[in-house]
Amino acid sequence: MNGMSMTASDELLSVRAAELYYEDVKTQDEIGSLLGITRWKVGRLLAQARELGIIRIEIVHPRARRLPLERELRERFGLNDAVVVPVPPEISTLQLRVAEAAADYLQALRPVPKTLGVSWGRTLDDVGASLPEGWARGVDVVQINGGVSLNRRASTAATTAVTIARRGGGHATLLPSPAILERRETRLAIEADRTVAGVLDLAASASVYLYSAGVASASSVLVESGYLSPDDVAELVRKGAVGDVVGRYIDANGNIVDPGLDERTVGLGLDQLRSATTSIAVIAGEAKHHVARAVASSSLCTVLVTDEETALAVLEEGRQ
Amino acid sequence: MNGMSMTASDELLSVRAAELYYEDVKTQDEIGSLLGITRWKVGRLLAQARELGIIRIEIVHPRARRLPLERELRERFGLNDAVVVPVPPEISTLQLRVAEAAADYLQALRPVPKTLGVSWGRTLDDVGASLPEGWARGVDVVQINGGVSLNRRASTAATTAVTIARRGGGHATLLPSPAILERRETRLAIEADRTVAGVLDLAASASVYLYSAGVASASSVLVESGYLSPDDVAELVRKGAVGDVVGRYIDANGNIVDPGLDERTVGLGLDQLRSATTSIAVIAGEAKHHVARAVASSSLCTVLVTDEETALAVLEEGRQ
DNA sequence: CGGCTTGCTGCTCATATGAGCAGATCATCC
DNA sequence: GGATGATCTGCTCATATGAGCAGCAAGCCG
Repeated sequence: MNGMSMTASDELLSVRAAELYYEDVKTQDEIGSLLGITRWKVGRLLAQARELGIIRIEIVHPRARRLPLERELRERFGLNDAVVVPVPPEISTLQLRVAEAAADYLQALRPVPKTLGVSWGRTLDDVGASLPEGWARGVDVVQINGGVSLNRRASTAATTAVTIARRGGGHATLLPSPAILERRETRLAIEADRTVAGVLDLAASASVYLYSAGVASASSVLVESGYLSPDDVAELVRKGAVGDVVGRYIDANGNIVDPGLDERTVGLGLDQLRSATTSIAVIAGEAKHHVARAVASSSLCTVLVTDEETALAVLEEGRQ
Repeated sequence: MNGMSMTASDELLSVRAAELYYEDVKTQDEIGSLLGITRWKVGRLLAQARELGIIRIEIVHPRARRLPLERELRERFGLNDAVVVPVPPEISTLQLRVAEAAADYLQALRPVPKTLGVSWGRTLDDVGASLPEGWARGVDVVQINGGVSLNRRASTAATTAVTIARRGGGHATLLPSPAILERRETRLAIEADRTVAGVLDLAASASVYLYSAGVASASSVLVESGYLSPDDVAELVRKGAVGDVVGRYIDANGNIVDPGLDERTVGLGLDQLRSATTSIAVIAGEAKHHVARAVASSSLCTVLVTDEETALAVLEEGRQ
């Protein structure tokens, strides 16, 4: 008889034992007397009830994490760390919850980074907003992807880096360049310019990167910002894109899908993210399940901050 | 400082401690080392996390019960016993789950009844169907409310008592009478008849009764069976009826709402239910919250078998 | 500023539970 | 029917945790 199975009467006994133990708070000895079995058998029944999921223990709190999923992500993808938060009852607060978790992680990060490279986007905005004043003492922040927008998003891109730097008692260095240029030559020229070159050098020297990923759809901030049209993105999806990381579109294996577009994109390269000591990816929500997995499985990050359902989706794809 | 409150940092500490204890299965000593506090403080944080509901422990199984709600029902209403089952994910199986729980209770009942009085209706049908062959050895069953229907329901009414008796190794005694008669005189005459009088005497002598309650609406089996019209029931509701017990309509306080109708109703009286040694009411579902409370609070039963949400509703009304 | 009250902490000792083991039981195979 | 292997059980001893207490700390009031 397989140890994982139990007879129907044992199963009902384990339900009763679990009720008496957790709801009536009786000792295993007392339960044994009530049910007519030994306290050792009670212990075994409780252990099996936990294994079979008859006993469900959940940590219910806005700041709760899901440690078993974190461990599984670390082990499956070789991550240095993972932070997984439960999905809140109010789904609209999911991004904020994950941003808060990322902010918590950043504050606790040791050693404290001297220079922090950050991307821009809605998620990073939320992370910045979630960091308290004085979260660090003297952390400089540098932008790692082009952020001067063709419309109003520019002020937000700058705001993210500035907020994180100011609250961390450091300086912000912005990347004064569009995210994507129309011609490769223009990109080469602007990256050669002393002002931009200096920022890119600083970005490359950061020991910690903090970024999110974009969805491969018309709702991407790159479309909203005017760098790409919805048709552009549809073509990228056709080529296998699942999302973008610091403005660079990747497929499910973490590879660039359109080298020509990549050549016109300003900012830190994916190789540099991959070779970083610490790169923290903050990626949550159903729309980002595919790109989350691409990032985790292709060494684009050493730390993944996400929500429980995204974690399960990422791990599930691995099982198939 | 009130012992029930904790500082924000203590609250976060208790979340972390709970995660490490229940998810990573670390000892309180290990957790103390990890968090930089003593194992005694870890213990206090865990205790407070349980008290505040940060730690939620649930027994998830078709046969699970809710012991704290059972205790609260017993204490609030002076019941000898209460059985509360969780609401299943598939709400359509609620009645069946509650019926199974009632069947479990009946099988475990000690002393085993010599004669069991039963009502008829959909819920009692389910209880009968949930009892296994040989659930008892020699329990006679007697019908306690009129059951010969003016339409096809009659076969079902008889079936309930017959099934319970046969599976319990005993005899079924049916009440060969309509549930409600058109005239009081006719009711008196039929109850005086030797055949019916004998059954009513037997019903009165039963030591255990098992019954459900009907809703005060057009979906009542008494309407379906043709004894009452929807207008009749609407009038009863206007008079304060919240439901019926063995065909007798009661208000929120457990009192008969229409004495005239009651005089024409055949079967065990409410006074006899109240004076019974053991009367088991099986009442579940949102439509029956009000009549469940009326039954529990007016000594119409000594045992209530119900679902978690009905239990909460019954207890909630008491708090208002 | 001192005294008093309330609340928190770390500790000792008792209690509860788990790990590992030896023996019993059960099922399968020949 | 007997032998063998797998599984289960109750137990001993070690470990984990809780109850209650003494002392410390914090807050409040005169």
